[in-house]
Amino acid sequence: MERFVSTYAMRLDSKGRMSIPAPFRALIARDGLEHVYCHPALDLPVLQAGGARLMAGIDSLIERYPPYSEAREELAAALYGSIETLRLDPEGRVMLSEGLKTHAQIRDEATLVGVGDSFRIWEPNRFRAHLAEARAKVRALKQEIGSQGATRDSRGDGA
Amino acid sequence: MERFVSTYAMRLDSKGRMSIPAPFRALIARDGLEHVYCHPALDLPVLQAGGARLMAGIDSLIERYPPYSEAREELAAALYGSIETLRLDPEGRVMLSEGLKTHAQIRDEATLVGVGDSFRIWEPNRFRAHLAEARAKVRALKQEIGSQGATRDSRGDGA
DNA sequence: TGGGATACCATGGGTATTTATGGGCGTCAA
DNA sequence: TTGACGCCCATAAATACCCATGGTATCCCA
Repeated sequence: MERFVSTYAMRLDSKGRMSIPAPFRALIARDGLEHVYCHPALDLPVLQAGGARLMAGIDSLIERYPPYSEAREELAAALYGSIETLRLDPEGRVMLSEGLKTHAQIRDEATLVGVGDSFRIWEPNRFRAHLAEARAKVRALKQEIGSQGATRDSRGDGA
Repeated sequence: MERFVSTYAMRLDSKGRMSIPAPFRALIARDGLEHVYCHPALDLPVLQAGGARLMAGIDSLIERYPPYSEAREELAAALYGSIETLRLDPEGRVMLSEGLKTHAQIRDEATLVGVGDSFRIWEPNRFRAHLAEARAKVRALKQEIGSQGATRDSRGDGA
């Protein structure tokens, strides 16, 4: 396995701890990390988390802007500044800070969604709503793609 | 063999395990995988499963959009998020999650249908219905084609 | 060409391990 | 001292692995 995929429903216990699903942990461990990077998404009430690839992605995002440019400085502050390193306990759990929980409106349940290089942490109800929306868009996209070429790839992906 | 072809009737045992037909397993193994990727189809009560090619198809769909674009993020969540990696046990079986079984309405029997780069997992009755429908469409299409031009291949393949 | 032996496969079930989760206790810092 | 945090242990459920079985197709050799 090499990417974060699938969706998991997790609980936060009375101490605020949340298990990271074993398959996700395996990817983190592959990076040689004992912690998970986590930051609030810029535009949605959701957290983004992951390992080395998440960090690399953030680096490359910032590097799109010229050094010392205002945009770059702001982006760097917004992204690097908001990243927290959540240490994994011996059982593979992390603690979400109050700030992170507030941003995502998470109380005692969370939905973790693999998105390739990282995973997202949602409040379950908000995730459901968001997913319905996203699925509608995928459906539209599929139709669009399907109508483009006549015979090619009739398999589609059936997504 | 390099494509998923043919149709197999499989049973789920009391533990929910289902054998992947040996020819399908051979293709998965050729990818160096010890698991099968599986996700619910977007618009039909059927699962889509496969190996590296299935995953590559999904990747390419996502890569049509610029990194960090909203469309891409949503697509990634909807597609990667719905994928499950089903580990193959030493006997070549997988376990379908409750979510997958629910989507395809599968209880203790399933029909696996090769479709080239991947295979589909149906509840047997639904597959029969779907197949009948598909055949009708093919017949209609043939007739259409046949009436257009010459007489070639009116015999068809009897499918 | 027939018939037995053989290999492969789908299936079944027992058992060991992993996982998610819960709680207790020590430690360090404010 | 009090609270936050890290470690340890406990446990039930889910999972993975091991071995067993019966059926079928294949192969081999007489």
